[in-house]
Amino acid sequence: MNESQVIKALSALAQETRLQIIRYLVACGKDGAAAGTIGEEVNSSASRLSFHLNILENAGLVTSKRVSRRIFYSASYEQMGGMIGYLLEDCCGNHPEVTSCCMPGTSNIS
Amino acid sequence: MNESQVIKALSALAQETRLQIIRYLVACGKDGAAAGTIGEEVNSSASRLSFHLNILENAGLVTSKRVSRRIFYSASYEQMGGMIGYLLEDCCGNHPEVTSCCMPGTSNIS
DNA sequence: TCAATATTTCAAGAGTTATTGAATTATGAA
DNA sequence: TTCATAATTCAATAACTCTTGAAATATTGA
Repeated sequence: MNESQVIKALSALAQETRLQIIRYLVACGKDGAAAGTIGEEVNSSASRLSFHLNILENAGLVTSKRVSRRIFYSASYEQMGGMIGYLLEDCCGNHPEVTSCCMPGTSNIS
Repeated sequence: MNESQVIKALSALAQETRLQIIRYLVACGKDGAAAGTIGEEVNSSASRLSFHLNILENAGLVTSKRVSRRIFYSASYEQMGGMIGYLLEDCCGNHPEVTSCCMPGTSNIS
């Protein structure tokens, strides 16, 4: 994951509705939830929801899959983990106080 | 750390210059670096740098301290850790594959 | 086929963010 | 005090983001 991908992911998460969506989808597990369900959960109109889901998908943070009339969205655990890993990268090793959340062996000492 | 603080921190990081600044400061350790030094590091004019440092400081991600003519900026490891913790919150427990970076015991199972 | 449901796309407008260069403030040295 | 250095503030502009409601597309069931 490179700098511009990380910026895209951070930008995507740095918005109230989208942060709520991601947290909801992460909690939903790998099957995710249909757009309509997510819209109810985060109190968003259809077009507004679609706009935000599109940004999350574009950032690689969610994936979608049509099932009959519905489109199910789910969190990309891989991308979430990748972004977090990038953020932790320079903390580990040098500054263990920041990265008490890092597993031994995961740190990328630069 | 609440939702709006996290959004502020994510927004602050979701910009090329500021992401570079934070990564540089994290690497600098707790004494940080003077504004001028940071500006050279990230190829930024003084006013542009000041604008971005102000946003990072406002988000609580850096702190500043004047030493004679210079102002030293350093990363706030506490705020970085807090933001990362919030992002990992709902991943842990439910979805261990996302949080291979989490230390056992750090997870906030909701 | 026609109507209903689920979702996306589009265009307009309001608000926010980033960049630039010039002016300003603060500090220290000659 | 005067000059130089270090950094911030300001105003203008350009670019981007979010919201809204209306229209369009896709799918299914009667």
